[in-house]
Amino acid sequence: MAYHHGDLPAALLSAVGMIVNEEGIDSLTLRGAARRAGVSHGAPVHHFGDKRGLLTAFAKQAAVHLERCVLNALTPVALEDPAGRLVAIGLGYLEYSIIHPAHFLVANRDELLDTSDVALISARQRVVRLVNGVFGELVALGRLPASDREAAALAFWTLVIGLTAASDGLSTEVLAPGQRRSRAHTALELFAGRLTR
Amino acid sequence: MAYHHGDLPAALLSAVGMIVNEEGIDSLTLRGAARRAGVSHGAPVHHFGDKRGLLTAFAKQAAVHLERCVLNALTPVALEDPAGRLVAIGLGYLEYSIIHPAHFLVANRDELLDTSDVALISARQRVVRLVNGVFGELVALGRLPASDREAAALAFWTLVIGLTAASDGLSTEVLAPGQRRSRAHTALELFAGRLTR
DNA sequence: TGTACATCAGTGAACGCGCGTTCACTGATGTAC
DNA sequence: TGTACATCAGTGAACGCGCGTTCACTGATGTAC
Repeated sequence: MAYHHGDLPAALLSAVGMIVNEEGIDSLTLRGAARRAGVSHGAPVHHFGDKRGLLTAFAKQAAVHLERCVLNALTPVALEDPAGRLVAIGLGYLEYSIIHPAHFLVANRDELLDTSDVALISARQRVVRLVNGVFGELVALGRLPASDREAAALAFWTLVIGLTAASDGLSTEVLAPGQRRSRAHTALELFAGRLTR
Repeated sequence: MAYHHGDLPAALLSAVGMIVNEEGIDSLTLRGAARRAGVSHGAPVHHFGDKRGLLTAFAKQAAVHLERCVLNALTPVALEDPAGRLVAIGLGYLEYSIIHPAHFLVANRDELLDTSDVALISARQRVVRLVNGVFGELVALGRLPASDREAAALAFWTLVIGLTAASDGLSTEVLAPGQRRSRAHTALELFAGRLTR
């Protein structure tokens, strides 16, 4: 192998993902990630500073993935169908957790990240704005009283998180991704229907 | 302080709870628990063998707490009201997670426990049987087709886990316990009503 | 095109740290007689 | 009631371990002239 790696940052981030998936987030070490990327354990410091920096970069990827998943789900849904857009957001979030399980885990562990990192903050805000926007559409179209907006958003996230966490919770109820998607679809449509009645 | 502690096992288990609550489960160490209990770091081995043993004992407590919460919630509900009993189970589970957050966290981390411990297994089975029993009542009363039983149980746990995890998920939506209880009540009644129609 | 040199990227030895665990020990307690 | 002794519960020093981080270094690359 050449002395210079080629794209060590990408290799390290990919190593993080593999390790989290295979051994769990608690087994993730900076040395392990370097080992996996085929590089000495001192190398990561040149790109990420320290362990927190590496994980923060990983969480930035997570925010981008989440945004892409939500946008993908939202694309085919008409603006005039805000309930459908709500369902799409929920399914996009679920899809993100299914496709990028390691990113999902790391991004939800703020205590491991540098939450003051401006790039991370802005990456996350993009998603928040996207979701807030849809609730705004609901209100603007008169389908949701402005006073219910906050409560509705909370209820919405409870449902989405439940659908997402279902296979992480009690070890007895692991569902295949297909089952999770269809179940989530049903539940979200029910919710969105009631919410925007 | 006397040479003998008095009730070191209880003190250590209580120390585990405090540490998990205050510093998080990842900061929990055997040495830290011993320190907290005011005892040298070698002492725990006499009662729990090793770290896994201590956490397994803590998870046994968790199962007992969960069972008590579910039973408490179930007590005032008539046997002839299986939908109400379902709601009660969900609220009991939520109550357990609110009252015993550290136990809730530890008990859901099987990788830290000795899952082959027979006392732990049997403590957990009591709760499982309790819940299965209520779904059995629903079927027996003709309120739920036997063929839907498994799917209904899965849907039920998705909802309960969602309601429970809501404040652990995205850091932006922390709810007061009171809000969580009332929201869970509403959602569970909606669910139980639809399920047993 | 060649050369000098600054910069960048990775190496590998070394550091201190807190951890889980082991072990010989000792103080306290309980029990047999 | 005393005494001997086994057992139990806790001590504290020591162990090896992998970790994150630092540091002087060196090989590779790019750029100025």
